Amino acid sequence: MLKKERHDFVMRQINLHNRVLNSDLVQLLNVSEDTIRRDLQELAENGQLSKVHGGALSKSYQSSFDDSDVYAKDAKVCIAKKTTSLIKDGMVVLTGGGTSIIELAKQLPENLNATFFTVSPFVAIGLAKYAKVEVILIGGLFSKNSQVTYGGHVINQLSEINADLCLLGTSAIHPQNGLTDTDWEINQLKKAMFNSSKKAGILCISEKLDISLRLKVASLENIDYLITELDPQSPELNAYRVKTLQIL
Amino acid sequence: MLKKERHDFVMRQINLHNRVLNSDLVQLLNVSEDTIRRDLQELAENGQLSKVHGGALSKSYQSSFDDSDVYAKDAKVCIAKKTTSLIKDGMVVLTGGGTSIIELAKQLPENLNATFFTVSPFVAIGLAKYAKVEVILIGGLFSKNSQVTYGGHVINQLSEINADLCLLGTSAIHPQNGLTDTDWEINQLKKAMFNSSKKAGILCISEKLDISLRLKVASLENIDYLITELDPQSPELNAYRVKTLQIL
DNA sequence: CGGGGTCCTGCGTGTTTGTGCATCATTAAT
DNA sequence: ATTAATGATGCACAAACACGCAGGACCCCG
Repeated sequence: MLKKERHDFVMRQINLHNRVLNSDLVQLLNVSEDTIRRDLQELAENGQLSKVHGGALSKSYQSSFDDSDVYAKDAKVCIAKKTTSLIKDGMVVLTGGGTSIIELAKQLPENLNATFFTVSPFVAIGLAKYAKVEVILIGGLFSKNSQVTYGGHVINQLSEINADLCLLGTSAIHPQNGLTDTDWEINQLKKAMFNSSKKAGILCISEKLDISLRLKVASLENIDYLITELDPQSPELNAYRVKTLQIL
Repeated sequence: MLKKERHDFVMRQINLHNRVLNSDLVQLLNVSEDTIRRDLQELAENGQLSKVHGGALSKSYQSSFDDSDVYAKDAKVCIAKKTTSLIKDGMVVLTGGGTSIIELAKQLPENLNATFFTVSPFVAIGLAKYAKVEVILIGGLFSKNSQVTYGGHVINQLSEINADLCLLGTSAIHPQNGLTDTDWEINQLKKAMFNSSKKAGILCISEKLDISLRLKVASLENIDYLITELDPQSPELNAYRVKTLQIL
């Protein structure tokens, strides 16, 4: 194996997954850690990646942290991190789209071993970096607004799935009216996702609490977990304390 | 053994395997290391390969994952623009993934009215901006390497599709060996895509011409359009002038 | 025929580069 | 604070390299 080939291999991994662990590279390339470290060092000097303890990261990925929208972003990261505690090894998880879920896809533990079904291309792309996660993208018509697949074909496929946990972002949630939405197709889609899972969790930034829209997706009783960026004890959430609903 | 013969031999090896070790060449050609070194040096100066410590690598192989390659980017835009001329209103188009196709998705005419089936989430996302284009993302297992959906489920769905035009990027194309690839699953996928379309077009940056890989996808006869960034009349393309193949 | 030129090749020398190992320092995780 | 993982440094050895030189093949031309 030529040095240049190793370098190319590393860059391919970086472009694909935004990161490499140097322990992985040792195995994959069959060379000593020293060699890997020197390779990464050299690539870092050429500005092709940025080296960190234990591996290296893509430069672009690094800079993607300086989002101007730090505020909402923080909340979503917080929500995503809380949500990871619901996902255990071996689970089959079904997810929708939306920024909260996409953030979740970035925050999962490194060697999670699970199966994800998703209707969101963005989520699929995000999940691709986990070596032990099997990703199935559910195909169908692609919605220009919601950026997820939807329609009869998707619903058919969902009927064949039996997931352990369904995770959805939400447009609106309300103590009485439950989960609501404005788009009929997306509404149908979310209902089908509920039906295909044993349990359901809603990722919900606090702005969307106490809002009610035209179309009902599910009532609070059908939801098992509500994950917000707020403290689970906070008064804003009092109205949601239902027997079956766990708040975190 | 004449110098020219050695050079040809080396280039054949490079095209076949994307790499040569100079220790191998010493054995195979029965000459001294110095001679090999001088040969490789000469070929490198002619731009036919790129020499590295211990051997040499194919130029195209190099740049295939080097996204700092500005030329390649330009070329892909050029290819994408040429390709748009093949897509007419009302058509049903089936596309693969890869940077060329993703670029194509950005370059379509604004109010194109067509239906696109694709296995690439990136392409679906790119196509979402065209109001009159219906986008269907074909679902299935998501490949971490190729970033497209693949596998039996995808192939089943492809069998139900009858598209007017199939557009694929390519890993390698060769006058005799046709379209080839290295990954078996992707190979199967591409074959299925050919079978689901009346016509097929290959988007191919010139670096990937005259290269042959392990697995055959299709021969030139099965391809209807070859789109490169080169002038259709350029001598590099002479070998591809087959009755059924339109070059643009 | 034979000298002088060029080109190609292989060998010997010394130099540079790449790699792995041992040791010790540093960092992250609990 | 303790422990395990990771990193840095220096060293040794082998592989790859550059360079100069010499012998051989070939050609041109007198």
